Amino acid sequence: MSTQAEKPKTPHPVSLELTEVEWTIMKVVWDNQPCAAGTVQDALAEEKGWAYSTVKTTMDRMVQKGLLEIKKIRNLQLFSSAISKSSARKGEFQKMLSRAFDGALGPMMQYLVENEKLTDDDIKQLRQLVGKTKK
Amino acid sequence: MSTQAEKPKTPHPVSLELTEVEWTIMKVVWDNQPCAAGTVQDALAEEKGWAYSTVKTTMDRMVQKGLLEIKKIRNLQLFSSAISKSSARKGEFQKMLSRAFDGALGPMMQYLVENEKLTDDDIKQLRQLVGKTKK
DNA sequence: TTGACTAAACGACAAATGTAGAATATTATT
DNA sequence: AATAATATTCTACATTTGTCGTTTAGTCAA
Repeated sequence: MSTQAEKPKTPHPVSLELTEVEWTIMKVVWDNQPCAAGTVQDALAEEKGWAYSTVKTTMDRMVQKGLLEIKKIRNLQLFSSAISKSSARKGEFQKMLSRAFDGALGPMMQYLVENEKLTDDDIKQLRQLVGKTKK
Repeated sequence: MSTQAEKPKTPHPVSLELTEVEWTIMKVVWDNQPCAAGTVQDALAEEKGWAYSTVKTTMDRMVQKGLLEIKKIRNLQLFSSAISKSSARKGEFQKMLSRAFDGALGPMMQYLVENEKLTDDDIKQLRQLVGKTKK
């Protein structure tokens, strides 16, 4: 076989799921990639105060899972995301939808309008998105 | 101190979170409460094939967490939900919102309209929901 | 009263998650 | 070359989650 990079442990990620910590780190990576683990730690220092090893361990695990990729430059590991923000969002959204609304958008929207206090602006925006501009 | 029922381990559940299995069980309970563990197991037999002890252990843990309540009748434990479906939904929705959209509804709706294939019916319904707010 | 059944109570266990300390290896600096 | 700074690797550990098997204790019908 030819030279081959390590294959992700997850062959076909049916539906992308990130854990809480993974989300936190992923966001920083999306905004700074390619970046080193230390950079991520620094970026989260204030908000989380995690030890370097905490961040690094988690990021290493994320590489295993195929969520991040590493490009090594000399001694430095530069991490980049291996999944797009929108696919991560899709996974999170779908999980919520299937758990709480049996996968049905209808009830979800119903809930949204009735229970999430939408500001007038939200409503306006929604109307617009949905083409309620129907003059 | 006086006779006191066991207090939930979670004093003030900031934001309700159910695990995957808990959601599965919770749904059955909402539809059949008050009900026995065996009833829940039966209801999920086909779909999940879980052992009685699996269901029971999980339900016991849910009682600990304050998600379920037990009323005992002779030898029987009848379980009921201690949280409403809508608060559970809220928790799930909020978790998704904060993780994937930094808690902002706007981007979420944007995503919804752009990336979740809404059927014409969905759109129509959304319009209606959003339209009937205002005169 | 004695089984045959149910249900409840316990204890277990592997995998995943959240966190981090310590030991090493690299690189950059006096 | 000897140090100080950094990164990387390794190991560890408490919790939570997902799953059960076993043991014990009530219940009921023969």
